[in-house]
Amino acid sequence: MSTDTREQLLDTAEALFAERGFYGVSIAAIADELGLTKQALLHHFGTKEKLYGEVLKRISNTFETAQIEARQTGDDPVTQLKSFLLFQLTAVSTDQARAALLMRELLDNKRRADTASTWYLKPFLESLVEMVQAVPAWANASEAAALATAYQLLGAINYYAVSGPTLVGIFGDSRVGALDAAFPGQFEALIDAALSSRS
Amino acid sequence: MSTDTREQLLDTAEALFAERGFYGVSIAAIADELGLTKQALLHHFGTKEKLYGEVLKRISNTFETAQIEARQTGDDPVTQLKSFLLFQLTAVSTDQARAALLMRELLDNKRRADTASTWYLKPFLESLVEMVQAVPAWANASEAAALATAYQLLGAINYYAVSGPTLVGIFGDSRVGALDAAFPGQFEALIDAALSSRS
DNA sequence: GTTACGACTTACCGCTTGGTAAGTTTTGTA
DNA sequence: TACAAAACTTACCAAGCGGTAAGTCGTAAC
Repeated sequence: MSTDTREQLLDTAEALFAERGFYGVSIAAIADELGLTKQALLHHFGTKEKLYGEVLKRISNTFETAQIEARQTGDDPVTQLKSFLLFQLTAVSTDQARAALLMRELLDNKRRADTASTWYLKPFLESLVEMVQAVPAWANASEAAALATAYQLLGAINYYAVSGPTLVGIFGDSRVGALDAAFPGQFEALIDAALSSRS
Repeated sequence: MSTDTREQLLDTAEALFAERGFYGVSIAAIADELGLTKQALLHHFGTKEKLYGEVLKRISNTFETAQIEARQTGDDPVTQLKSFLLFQLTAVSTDQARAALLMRELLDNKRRADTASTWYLKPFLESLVEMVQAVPAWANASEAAALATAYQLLGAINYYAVSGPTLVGIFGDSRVGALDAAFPGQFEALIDAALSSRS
């Protein structure tokens, strides 16, 4: 079926872009993975840039969906925010490739002309700020302060997700295993600490 | 002078690698920036990989130097750790290109064959763990727990440093200005909170 | 004053890249 | 069964890539 091939191409492209970056992957390599020629890929997406854009768009869609779901629970703001951040942690640990791809995009998008797909983070971040400000202790905090804290927590998650292989290289499998085990607990403590302490 | 050209090539390479990544920059582009041919560059460094390796080595050296200096102050462990992390924050904010390059290396090095230059972060991280464990409240914490927290704080810094241009695109200059102003204060609060709360 | 060496250039090579053009095969539809 | 559109392929291209080979040029040593 046609959409099947398209989706498969997007899957493959996402994985390879995450692993090697935009310039590190040729469209021929992506098509090859599915036993196709690069012209088959170009038939579906036109150019390499457009393919990349569609990969980003797809990610952005799943992002928004997940967040909308998270905010529909009736929990109190603190619980809601905590469970959302911890969900982000597991999501990002489960799909490290996706985290890597988004990190690469963060590094690259200042150069990319296509600004439309670039700000996939916008609704995500704005929603996150609202969630922080919904916490009673933060009710009258400035947007900047709330965003700073939210962003610090987000950074803790994403930097970690992206560092896996390097950390294994440095500390070895067993010590990283211990780190993986300790991380969520420490992160939860960090969230609590961050939410209760306003400077 | 000859070493001058070498150093200039390293400067240019560092800037371009940070901006576009290893595969996004050709050696011709680097040499061109100084009005040289790519063969002049190859004369000095042999291959593109070796040039990249020397860029990393140079960064790694300045890293170690800064850390050794930080630990030579006679301050108490908490102050020492706090001032070191805050120094990292300003360093990384000042030289965002360097932060970007290191983030790229974090993403790419699992693929790179040359393992020698790969673990430039090792002494840095090990020293950081020692600094955490020197804090009285953390004296008998596991290495994993100390590393997790240290790494979370490091992530908060680096993710932020790398997000600058994207955040401006999302929120605009003025709101990012407010964020920049709020960030260090919030980060200091986060350090305090993290150090005082062990899970 | 020749020799030697470092710093560079011009010329070239084989290979890969993203993309175009022009076909062929498959598939769904009337 | 005819036909159009979608899903591909083969053939090709100009440009760019990292790297080699073979020199030129200026300068410092003896």
